[in-house]
Amino acid sequence: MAERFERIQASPAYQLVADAIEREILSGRIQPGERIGTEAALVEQFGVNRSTVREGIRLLEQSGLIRRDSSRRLYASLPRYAKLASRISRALLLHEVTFRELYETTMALEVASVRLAAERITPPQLQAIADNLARTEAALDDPRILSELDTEFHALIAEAAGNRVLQLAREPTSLLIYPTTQVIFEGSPRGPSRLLEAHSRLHAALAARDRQAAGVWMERHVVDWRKGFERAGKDLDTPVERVYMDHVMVGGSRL
Amino acid sequence: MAERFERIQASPAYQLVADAIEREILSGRIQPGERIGTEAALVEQFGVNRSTVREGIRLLEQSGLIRRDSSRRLYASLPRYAKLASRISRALLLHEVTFRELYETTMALEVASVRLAAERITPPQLQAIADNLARTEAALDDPRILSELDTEFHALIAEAAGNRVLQLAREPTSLLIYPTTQVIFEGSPRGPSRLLEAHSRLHAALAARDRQAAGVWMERHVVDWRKGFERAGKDLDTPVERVYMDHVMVGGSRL
DNA sequence: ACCAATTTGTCCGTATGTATG
DNA sequence: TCATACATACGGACAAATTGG
Repeated sequence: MAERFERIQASPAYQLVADAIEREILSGRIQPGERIGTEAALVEQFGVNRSTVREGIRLLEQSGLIRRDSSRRLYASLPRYAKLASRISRALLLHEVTFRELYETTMALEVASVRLAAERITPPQLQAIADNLARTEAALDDPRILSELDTEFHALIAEAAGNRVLQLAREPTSLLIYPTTQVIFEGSPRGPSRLLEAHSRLHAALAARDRQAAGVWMERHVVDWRKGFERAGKDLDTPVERVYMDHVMVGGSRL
Repeated sequence: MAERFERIQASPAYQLVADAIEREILSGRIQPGERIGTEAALVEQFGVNRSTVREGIRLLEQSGLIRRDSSRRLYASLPRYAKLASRISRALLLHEVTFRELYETTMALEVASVRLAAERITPPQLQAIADNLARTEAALDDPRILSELDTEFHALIAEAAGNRVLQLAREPTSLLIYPTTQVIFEGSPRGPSRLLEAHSRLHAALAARDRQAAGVWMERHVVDWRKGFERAGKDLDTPVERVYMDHVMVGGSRL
């Protein structure tokens, strides 16, 4: 007999519950910050069992559309960038992307960020970068701190770019690539001073609102990362190791 | 009395169950494709009630680390890019990002993609783009189809770039920005032919493996989008409307 | 193609700890 | 302080679907 109809596959009730609540939030009928009804109320509305409602809620909880406050009550909320970014990082790790892929993407996003930042940076943001620079100068002999300051430096620039889409796009890559600077610097005497010079030049370009110079120096800076990476005996075409997993949060706590 | 200890906040049992399973997958002790134990087995191992186990599983199900096959059994799996991308798109929508933010990010990512594609594109990929071009030429008077072909065109280039990180980075933005071409073309007689010319030039540059030309034409092409957008009477600084939500999947099915 | 065992989906009732007013 | 509401967690039960002989 010919196949006349495609298979009907009814989703489980808990999935339907989750979809229904999700739709309410996405459509704006439930505003972020607004309380989701109590479980008892949802049981009433959906006409399903308590357990089913709870499974549906758990389904949404992970996505960030729903959050529990201290009292365990459920509220609709906006997914946080940090959480999204760490999920993406994890996915990239699991897919075993290579450092080359991170490198190329970082190049595009960091250069774009700093060029925008040169146009839009505010005095307080410039000051924050100057602070970072000072702390970097004081930590030239500590690769671990240096690596953290480097991550912060680029995050500050991304913030100054005033573009949340760009900011979110660069975050996952940043989480994976900047921790490597620690390893690079541990075997490279000239590395830290080169980093400091690049950061100083970038700060100067931003202060001068010089889009062009900022872009050029960022490009050099990212190329420098690659050279250091290769000089440290590493291959760009190897997948990012799971070692860097501990920079990625799991369920609210580090692994 | 002085505060000697900070507050201990135990996570709910279902959260601990989810974290435990997640750790097994992230650490590689459970390989993608491998079955997660049956609920009964997990009840045994964790020493909690089955409802609790089920809530923990639901928590993971949404993240893409766990998937149900047709038989409803649970397998570990790699998070799919498409699912991640649509989640990010949704988050961007909820945060009410502006078209300007999308525009700037698209510019950076599409130019970077096409430059890499010019170096790496394979003959079959080039052929796929040629096919797309032919279909575009045949659909110049249908804005809806044109918009879909435009999205496909850029996705093909991203694929040819051979960089999964870049591919994932551009996808969420693409999901939000390309549907607008439909609206733009509906009131713009010269729009479709300009799109066709840009796509043709890009194809030629890729065929010639001309990195430089490819980048330049892509830049013009993206700028063209902005001009069309503004000519259609729209403001770059308005948030992306929820209208585009229906390009974003919810729970496996469209809204 | 049939049957038995397994597994998931769903429901019911109850107990407990905690936050809120 | 106390009472109430609510989320968490447990135990047991049954139907439906799937698996594997």
